[in-house]
Amino acid sequence: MNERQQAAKDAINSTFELLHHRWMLRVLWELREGNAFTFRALQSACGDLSPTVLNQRLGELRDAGLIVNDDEGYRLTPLGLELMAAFAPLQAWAIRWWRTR
Amino acid sequence: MNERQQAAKDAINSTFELLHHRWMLRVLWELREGNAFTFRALQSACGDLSPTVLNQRLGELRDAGLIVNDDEGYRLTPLGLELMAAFAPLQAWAIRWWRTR
DNA sequence: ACTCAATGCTACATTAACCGTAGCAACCAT
DNA sequence: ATGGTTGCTACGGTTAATGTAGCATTGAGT
Repeated sequence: MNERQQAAKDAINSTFELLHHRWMLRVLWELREGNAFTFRALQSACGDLSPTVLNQRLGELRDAGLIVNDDEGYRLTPLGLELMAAFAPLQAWAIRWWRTR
Repeated sequence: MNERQQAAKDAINSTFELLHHRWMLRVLWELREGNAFTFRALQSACGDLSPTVLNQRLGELRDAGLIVNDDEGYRLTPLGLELMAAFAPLQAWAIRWWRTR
C-alpha cells in the first residue's frame, strides 16, 4: 500500500471513529439544513436524548470543526454541511431498506 | 408532518440505529467491494476487533439483510452493496476533512 | 488414523460508554 | 424579585465493548 492509499484509509477510519458514537449521526441529521438549534431544541429534535451525551457529542463535533455555537445556537460549519451533503444519498437507501423489512 | 414524511423519518432513524454501533461502519466499509471475507480475515481487516463484537455486528447485518454467509465467507447482499454505493461520497469528504486537522 | 492448521465462534472478567433524573448558575423579561 | 429559558454538570445505575483464552469442527497432508 502506498502513502496516498494509507492516508485515505486513515481518513475514513478517523471519520468512522468520529461518527460511530451514539446519536452522532442523528444530531448531524437534525442540523443538516443549516439552521441553528438551541441545546434544548436539538435535544428535543433528537427525541430527548440525555443532556450528558448531547453535550459530549457537541464537544466532539466542535473539536472536529463540524459545528459552531454562535448567538443563535448550534449550527453546521461549511465543512459540516459538506458532510451532510455526502450523506444525502443515504435517505433514499433508508426508505428502500425500510420497505423490505 | 404527513405520513410520507414520518415514514422517511422512521427509515432514517432506523438506519442510524443500525449503523451507530461501534465497528459497524468499518465492517461494511471493508466489505464494500463485494468480496467475501472469512470471519478471521474480516477481523484482521478491521484492525483485530474482538470476535465478540464482530459476531454481534455480523448478526445485526444478517438480520438487516445486508450480508450473507455463503461457503466463501461473509459478503454484502445487493442491498448492502447499494448502501455502500450511497456511502461513496463519504471518502472524498473524509480525505478533505483529514487535511484540515 | 494422526497431526496440524484454519475455521467460526463462545466464555469470562474488566473497562468504557451511555443512560435518566435532578438541579445549578447565568441570563432576560415582566 | 419572580418566573421562564438558557447551557450544562453531578450522580448513580445499566448497557455495550474489550481483550484473552480456548472450544468444537473441518479439511489437508502424511
